[in-house]
Amino acid sequence: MNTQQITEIFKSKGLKLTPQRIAVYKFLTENPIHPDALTVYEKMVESNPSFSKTTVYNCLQTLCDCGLLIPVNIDKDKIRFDADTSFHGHFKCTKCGEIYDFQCTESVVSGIDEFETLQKDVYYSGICKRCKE
Amino acid sequence: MNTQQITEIFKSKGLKLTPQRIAVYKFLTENPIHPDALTVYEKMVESNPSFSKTTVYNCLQTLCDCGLLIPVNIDKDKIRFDADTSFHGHFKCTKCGEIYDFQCTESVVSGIDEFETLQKDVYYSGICKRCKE
DNA sequence: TAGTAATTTGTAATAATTACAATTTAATTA
DNA sequence: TAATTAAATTGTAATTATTACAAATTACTA
Repeated sequence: MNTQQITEIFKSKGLKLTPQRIAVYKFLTENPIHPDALTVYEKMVESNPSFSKTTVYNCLQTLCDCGLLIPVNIDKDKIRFDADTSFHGHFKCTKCGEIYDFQCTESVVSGIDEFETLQKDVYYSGICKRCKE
Repeated sequence: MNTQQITEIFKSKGLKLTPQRIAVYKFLTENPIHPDALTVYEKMVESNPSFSKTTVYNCLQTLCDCGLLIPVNIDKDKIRFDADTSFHGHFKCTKCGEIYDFQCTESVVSGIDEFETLQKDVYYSGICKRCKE
C-alpha cells in the first residue's frame, strides 16, 4: 500500500498523519507476518534510528482502536498484529512458531443472547504441514 | 469434585499425587471462573500458607500438559485456566472483565489442509448482557 | 524403611507492556 | 507564511506476568 492511499485512510479515520504511524501501518499491510511490537520496532529503526519503542506501542494501539489493525493474541507472551481485518482464523504451529491465516465459517453460538459481540477470534494451534514432513 | 475422584484421574494420567496439585485441580473444577495463576495462588495460600507461587505455575502447566486443563488466552496480560476441556467458546466482557462460556459449533475451515490441529480456541469479546442494561 | 527421582519452594531474572514528563510536531488559525 | 495549540513522539523508569534455578522436601518404588 502506498503512502497516498494510507493518507486517505488516516484522514477518513481522523488520524494525524505522522511519519511513524504511516510507516507502522505500511509495514503491516505489506508484511502479513503477524508481527509483534518488537518485530515492528526493529524494522522501523532500520529506516529511522530515532524511532522509539513506545511509539510503536502507541501506533499499534491507535491503529487497533480505529479498526485498521486487529490484535492477534495467539501467543502467551506477546501480542501480534494483523492488517487484514476481515474475519478469518489464525493457526499457530507450536513447533516452528509460524502463524498461518485460514478461512473459517462463523460458528453458530448460544448462551450469549443479548450480548453485544464486537470481536470474534478463532485461534487454532498444532503442527503445520511443513513441520509434519 | 472430591479427592478420591481426583486421585483416580491423576493415577490414570501418571501424575504424582501431591497435595498442591490436587488442591489446584480441585479448585479449578469447583470454580469455573477461569482464574489466572495469581487468583489460584491467593486461594491456595488461604488453606496452606507455605504454598508457593511457582508451584501454582508448575501445577497449572502440568495439568494443561496432560489435558486436564485448558489455558484460556483471552486476556492480553495473563493466562486463565478452565477445567472444562470440552469444546466451547469464551466471551470476555470488555466492560466488567467477566469471562462467559458459550456453546459454539465448530467452524468449517480451509487453508490448513494436512495441518494437525491440536487445540481450537474461540474467543469473543464485547459487552455482556448485564453491562448493557 | 531406604533410596531416588520428581516436586515444591523462595529468590532472582526475564520480557512485554505501561506510565510519565519533556520535547517535538502536525494541523489550525491569524 | 508564521504563530498557536493540542496531540504525538521520545527516553527512561516502573510494572507485571512468567520463567529460571538451586536447595530442600516429598511421593513413590523396591
